[in-house]
Amino acid sequence: MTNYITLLKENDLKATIQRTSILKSIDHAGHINIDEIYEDVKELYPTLSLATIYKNIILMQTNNVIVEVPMNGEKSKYELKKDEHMHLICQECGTIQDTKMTKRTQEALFIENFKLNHSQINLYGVCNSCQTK
Amino acid sequence: MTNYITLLKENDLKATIQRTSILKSIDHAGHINIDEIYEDVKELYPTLSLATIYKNIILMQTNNVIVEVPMNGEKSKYELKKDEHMHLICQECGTIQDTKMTKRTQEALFIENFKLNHSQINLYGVCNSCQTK
DNA sequence: ATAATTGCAAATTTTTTGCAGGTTC
DNA sequence: GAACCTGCAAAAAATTTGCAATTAT
Repeated sequence: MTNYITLLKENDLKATIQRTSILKSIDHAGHINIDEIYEDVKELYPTLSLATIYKNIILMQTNNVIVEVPMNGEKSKYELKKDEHMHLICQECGTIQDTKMTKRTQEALFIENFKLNHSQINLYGVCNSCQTK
Repeated sequence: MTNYITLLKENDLKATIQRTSILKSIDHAGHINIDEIYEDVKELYPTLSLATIYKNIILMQTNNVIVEVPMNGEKSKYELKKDEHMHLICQECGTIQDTKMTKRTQEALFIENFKLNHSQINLYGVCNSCQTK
């Protein structure tokens, strides 16, 4: 809990119970959409409103605490901001697994005449445990 | 025009004027969202409704004619289905440029224990012409 | 004490649906 | 001519807004 408070303050946001709850929900899930956050957070704070979640998701994005992960055919998910990584999205079970980008991958993304700032890589396929089923 | 008709029929869809218009709009723009398609298409067919666009975007996706390109912080865009490629998204001027994936890139995306079907790569940065401004 | 944040209800925007009339093959 | 598609209007879903009361620093 205290780490979410620090995370918020480091990024110029007041540490409200609503915000730490939202962060906790995102952190635990890894990748989660707004409705799921709402369901999650209502357990502990039944009065926490959807409007508050919307407002804070926007705010935390602009303050670099969380990152949007736009998804094909469904609502965007959100994750805590971390080092660049790729998403392995299992088309069978739906889980999203983070994978570090290797130096090799980074190099492979070099494009002439394009000043790369940030890359977003989603790989769709079948995860290990679904393969062995 | 005739090529859009063929494209539709090849994918088990009737060739209506609404569908060919939508395809033409997507094709010309390269990457375009629903509202922009609507604006576009209304020029020639003022009665073409937004509902029809929504219905057909879904249908054409399921029939593999077009592909959704989910975007960070804005509505999804759509493009004609083509070979796997990466998107170079310019953060200054907003243009989206397609880039072929090199063999090297493909190889770099190999991940152990994950059966890759399809990859989605968006690179955010500054395009050539914005750099030289 | 001050400025920012919350929750509610209402407004707005986006997307989906049902169906009568029209079109494609 | 059968099955499918369209456009409209209405419904449903998603997101944003305004504001009085509350909370963080």
